[in-house]
Amino acid sequence: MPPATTPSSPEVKLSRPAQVAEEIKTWVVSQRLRDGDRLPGEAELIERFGMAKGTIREAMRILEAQGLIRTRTGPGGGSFVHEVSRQRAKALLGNYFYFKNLTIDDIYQMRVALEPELVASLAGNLSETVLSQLEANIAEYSRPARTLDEERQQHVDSLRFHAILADQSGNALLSFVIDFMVNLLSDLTVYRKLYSPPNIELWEKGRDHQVRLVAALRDGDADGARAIMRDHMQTAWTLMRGQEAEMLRQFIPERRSG
Amino acid sequence: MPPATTPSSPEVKLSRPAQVAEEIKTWVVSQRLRDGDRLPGEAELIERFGMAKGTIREAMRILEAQGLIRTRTGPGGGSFVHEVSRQRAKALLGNYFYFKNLTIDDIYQMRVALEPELVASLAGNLSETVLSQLEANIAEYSRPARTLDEERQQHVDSLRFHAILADQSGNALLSFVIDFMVNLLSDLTVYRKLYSPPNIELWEKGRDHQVRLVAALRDGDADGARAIMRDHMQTAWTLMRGQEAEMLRQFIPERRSG
DNA sequence: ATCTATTTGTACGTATGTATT
DNA sequence: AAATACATACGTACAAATAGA
Repeated sequence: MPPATTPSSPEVKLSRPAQVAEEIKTWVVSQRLRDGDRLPGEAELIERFGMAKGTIREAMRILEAQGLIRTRTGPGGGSFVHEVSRQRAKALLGNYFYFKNLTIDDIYQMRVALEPELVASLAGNLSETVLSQLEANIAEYSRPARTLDEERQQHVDSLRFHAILADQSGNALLSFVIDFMVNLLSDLTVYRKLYSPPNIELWEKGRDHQVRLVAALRDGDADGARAIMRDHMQTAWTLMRGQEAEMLRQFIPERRSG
Repeated sequence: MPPATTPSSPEVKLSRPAQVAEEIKTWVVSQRLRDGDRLPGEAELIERFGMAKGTIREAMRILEAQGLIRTRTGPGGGSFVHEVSRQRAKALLGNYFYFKNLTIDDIYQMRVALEPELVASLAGNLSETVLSQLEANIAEYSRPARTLDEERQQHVDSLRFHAILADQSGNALLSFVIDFMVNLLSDLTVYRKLYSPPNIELWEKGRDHQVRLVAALRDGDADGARAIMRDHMQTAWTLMRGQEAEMLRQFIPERRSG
């Protein structure tokens, strides 16, 4: 399950359970084990590695934390190889960026480069099911919000539009990165309260983009879709940047007290 | 340390140590603990959570596996908050894509969209140190390789050129994604033996691109740098695609036996 | 529905390693 | 060099969960 991720050597010194976890990983790969396959039970691992129960268990927890195995109790239970879920992968990567203080600009520099390409490659390849799903999604935020909570929800929904598109790409890498960015923005939106459009005009323009985008996708107009998305990203960027500035005017940024 | 990564609710049911790990995470965040800060010792955690040593230890291993803490023995030892390293993040994300069977096309669709933007934003902002580092890197593969092993090394080195560039971006997201793709390609190169250029002409053209790119970066010519990188990516794409086809002609793909 | 076998999960007590003072 | 403070490892006993008879 681990692709022998390049040089895992410079990683200083691993704890014993971590070593065991690595050994199990390579063993699993060497055995060509696949998604649902069962690993040896605790007892057998204890014997095979000549180590104590606790140590083995800690090793299994490491693999579990990485999303590589699932464990069940009972007869026929044990640990099973598990394909790392997208959800898990996003969470793990999120931990990395938690320390990085990403800005709106960072995220949008990426989005403006990627999303237009995404929709260009999608044009004409979407099922009617998905297309109407997109339209249904747009409908969610077509009426003005009544409450602040509804407003927040609408903002998150309008981001979901992009997650739906990302999900349709046959390119797992592109798909993941876009989906991840949508998550980042959702978190930012909720956490930093970046909703309540300061510029209604831009917000409505963004919605219009989405409507026109779906039309272009349905028509198989790749260049049109790309152009619309490019515009859309620019609009959203401006909108969010306005938000960020607005925030700074309202609150003194809460830095660490000590 | 965890940004309360959106809804972690749909994740079915967590094992007890995983629950504890989550609780500790949120506690750490609520306490505003930073990079080197010390967590409570084993004994104290055992008391605070009213759980056995093993359970606590497994929880710590989970956090360690995610790269969020480091543990040291000895007096003054214990567990400490640790900023997730880029290396670790790449490895964890690599596990996700291990199951996904990425193609050369998938990766290059991304690279062609991102790397030109990267160099455009870098033009004129690189120190002379970095610029000569880039030139030194190019020198590594400017002489024809003598052995097959040298050839492989040159291929990996030529990828490192991009990692150096990625490292210079102030955009942590862009930087990470490009670096990650470089890793993917390095792994692919080594694992699938995608070196030994089938097309010397293209290989040399790629090297020429890099030389001209450094010049443009030094001159602060953003548009020029972008254009060169775009060309470069197209060239590399073609080169690698040729490689992939060559591979398939030589080996029957080894699928799982049964 | 109950029992039984299987397999992981929890609990503790003890001993060993390791780094700081 | 010795004492100290901490994590690490081991082994056993028992508890909980689940599948199947």
